[in-house]
Amino acid sequence: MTLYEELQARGLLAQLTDEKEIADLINQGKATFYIGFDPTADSLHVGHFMALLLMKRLQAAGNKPIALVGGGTAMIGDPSGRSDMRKMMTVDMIDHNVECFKKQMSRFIEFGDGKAQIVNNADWLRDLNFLEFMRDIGSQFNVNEMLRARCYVNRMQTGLSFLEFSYMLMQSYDFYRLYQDYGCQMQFGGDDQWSNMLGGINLIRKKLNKDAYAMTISLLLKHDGTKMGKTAGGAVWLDPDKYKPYDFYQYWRNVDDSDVLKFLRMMTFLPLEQIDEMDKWEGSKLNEAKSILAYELTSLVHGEDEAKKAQAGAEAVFKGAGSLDTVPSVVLTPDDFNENDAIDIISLLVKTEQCGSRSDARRAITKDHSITVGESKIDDFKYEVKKSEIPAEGLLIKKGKKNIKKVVVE
RNA sequence: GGGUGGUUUCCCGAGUGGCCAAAGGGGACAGACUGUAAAUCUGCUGCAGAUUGCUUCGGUGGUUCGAAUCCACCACCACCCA
Repeated sequence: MTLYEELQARGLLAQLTDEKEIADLINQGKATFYIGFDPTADSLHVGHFMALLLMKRLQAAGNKPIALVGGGTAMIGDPSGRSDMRKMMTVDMIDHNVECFKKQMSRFIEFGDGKAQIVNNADWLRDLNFLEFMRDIGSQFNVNEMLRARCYVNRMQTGLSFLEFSYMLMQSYDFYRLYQDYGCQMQFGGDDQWSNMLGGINLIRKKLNKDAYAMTISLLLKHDGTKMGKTAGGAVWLDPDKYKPYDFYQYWRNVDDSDVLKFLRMMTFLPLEQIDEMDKWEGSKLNEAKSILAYELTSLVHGEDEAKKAQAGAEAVFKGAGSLDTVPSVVLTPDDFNENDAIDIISLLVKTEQCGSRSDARRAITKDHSITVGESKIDDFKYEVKKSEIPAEGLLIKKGKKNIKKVVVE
C-alpha cells in the first residue's frame, strides 16, 4: 500500500488540486510541503494535532515538512468558517504564543538539518510595505472571486472587515515565499483552508508561472457534524497543564460509538488491518476500542508513561481495580481546614473544582444528590470531612460517576 | 456623513414600568436506563452561612415609590443610502 493509499484509507483526505501529481510526489518522498499554524492561543489543540500527525506520516516517507507558525498572520486573524471576528491579539501575546507553539511542536516532529523546518511568517509579513505589497501581490487578486469563496459565506451575513478579508492575501503570499525560498511546492491544512490555499496556488502561477499543489485534511468531525475537540470549557489542549493527561485520556475514552473507528483510523498509527479487525466489534465490546484509542492518543501526545498512568487511574476509578495513584488529586493545606481540623463539603467541592461555586455545590448535594465522599453519599450540605478521615493515599470525592478527584493532605 | 434596526443571563432568543434572577430552545451538569456510548425520559443551570438577601439585561447619568423596560448622552454592531 502506498502512502497516498494509506492516507485515503484512513479517511484523512478531503480535497486535492491534482490527485495524481500529489500522490506521485508524496509516495516518492519528493515533496516539500508546509502546514500553517496560527498562534491564537498558548497551546496547540487537537485540530493542530491532526495536522502534525499528517506531517509525521509524510516525513516518515521521506518528504520534507515545513511547519509555518503564523506570527504574522495572527496579527490579522483568519475569518475562514467563522461567524464572528476574532479578538485582536497584542504583538506580545502573539510572540508568546509562537514560542509555546514551537516548543510543543518539537515534541512531535523532528526538526533540524535535513529534517523538518520551522519558520515564522512574522519574518516577512510584519515588515511588508503596504503600497509595494498591494502593487505586487494585491493586483493579482480578483475581489469578485474572493467574495465567492465558501470560507466567507457566514461573514457575508454578519460583516467582514477589510483586515480579515486580506487574510487570504497573506496566506497566499506565505505560500509564494515558501515556494521561492524553500522550494515548497505543496500546502496541506484543514479543509476550511481550501480557498486560502487555492489563493496561493494562483499567486504562484501568476507570478512565477509554476505549478503548486494543495491538499486538505478532513476536519475531525463527530457523527453529528459538530467539531471534535471542543468542550464547554474550550478546546482540548495538548499542553498537560491546560488539559490534564487523565482528562485527555477520558475525553477520547468517552467518544461516541459511531466515531471510535473513524478516529482510530485518522489519528493513530495502528496498522489498518488491526483497525479493520476492531471494526467488527459491536456493543459493549467497543469500549475496548475506545480504551485503545484513548491510550494511543494519550501516548502520542503525553508519552507512554502518562498514558499508562491515565489508563491505570481510569481502571481504578471505574473498575475498582489497581491503585488510585494517578487519579487527579488536589492537595489540601492546613489553611483549608477550620479550627476543628475539618473542611466543610461545600468548600471542598469548590476547592477540587468539581463545583463552580458554593451555590453550585449546594445544589449538587441537596438537589442532584450526586456527591460521594469515599464510600458514602452526602445529602447534608453541612457535612464536614475531618482531617483525620483522609487517609495518606487520599480520599475520593465523586460528583456523579465520572467527575472524580482525590484529595490528599499536605 | 444620512437613515433604520439592534446590544438580555454559556449560546440563540422572549420580555416595552411593578407578578423579572428574567419565558422558550440549545448546550453544560446530575438522575433513571446502560457499556465511562447513543437515543429517550426527569431534574437542574447568577451569587450568597439561603422560605431571605445581594448583584445582573452594552456604558454613564436622569425620570419614578419602583427601570431590562421611559428619557439623554456615549460606545459598538447590522442593513439601506452616499
